[in-house]
Amino acid sequence: MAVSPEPSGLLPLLAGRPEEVAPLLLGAVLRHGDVALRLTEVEAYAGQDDPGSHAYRGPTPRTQVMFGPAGRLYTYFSYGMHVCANVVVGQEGTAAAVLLRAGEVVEGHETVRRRRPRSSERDLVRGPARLCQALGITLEHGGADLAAGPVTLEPGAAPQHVETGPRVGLRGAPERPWRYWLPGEPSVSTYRPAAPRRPR
DNA sequence: CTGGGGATCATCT
DNA sequence: GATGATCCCCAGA
Repeated sequence: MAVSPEPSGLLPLLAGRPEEVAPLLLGAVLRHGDVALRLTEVEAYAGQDDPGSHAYRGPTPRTQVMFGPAGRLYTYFSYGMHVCANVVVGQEGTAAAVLLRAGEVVEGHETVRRRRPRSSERDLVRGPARLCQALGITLEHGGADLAAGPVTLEPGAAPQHVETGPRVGLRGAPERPWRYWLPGEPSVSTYRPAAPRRPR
C-alpha cells in the first residue's frame, strides 16, 4: 500500500484560475540541475482581461507560450538585463500565468552562491530575476514543459498560512490583490512601489 | 533596516 | 523611440 507521490501531481491543479492556482504553488519545489527552491512568493496574472499582463493586447511572438497549455514556462527579458519566469496556468487560450517571485534554497546552496557571489544571504532568491539567476533559468528555457524538464515543479507541503496583497510594480492596473506569499519568510520581497523614472 | 537612482536592451507601436 | 511584472550599490540611521 505504498503511497506513490506523483511528481506531476501538481500539474492538473494548474488548470484552474490564476488567482486560485497561485497560492497552491507556495511551498512547491522548483528544480533545475542540482538546485531546488521552495517557492515563497508568487503573483497571478490573468490574460486578456488583465492590463497588468503581457498578454493583455493579444498574442505576440514573445507571449505565444502563454496562450498554450498550462504547465509550461514563460520567460521574458526585463530591464535590459534580467530574466523572469512564469508558470503558464489556466485553460489553453486564456494566457493566464503565475510569476515566480521568490524562494528558499533547499538544495544546491553552493551552486546558488557561486551564481550570486555578491548577494547577501537574505537577497539570494528574493525577487523574480534573482530567482532565475539562482536556478540558472535563461530565455532558452521559455516554453519548457515543467513535467518533462529540465526545469521541473513538484508539490510541497501545503502552506499553513498565505497572505495576499497588491502586485508589485504595475502601473494602471486595477487593484487585484494577486500577490501571494508565506508570511515570515526572509526571502519575501519588501513591497516597494515602482520608482518613477527621471524625466530627461 | 530603509530609500534613491542608474544600468541596459528585447519588445511593441 | 519609449517603455518596463528589476537589481545592485550606496548612504544614512
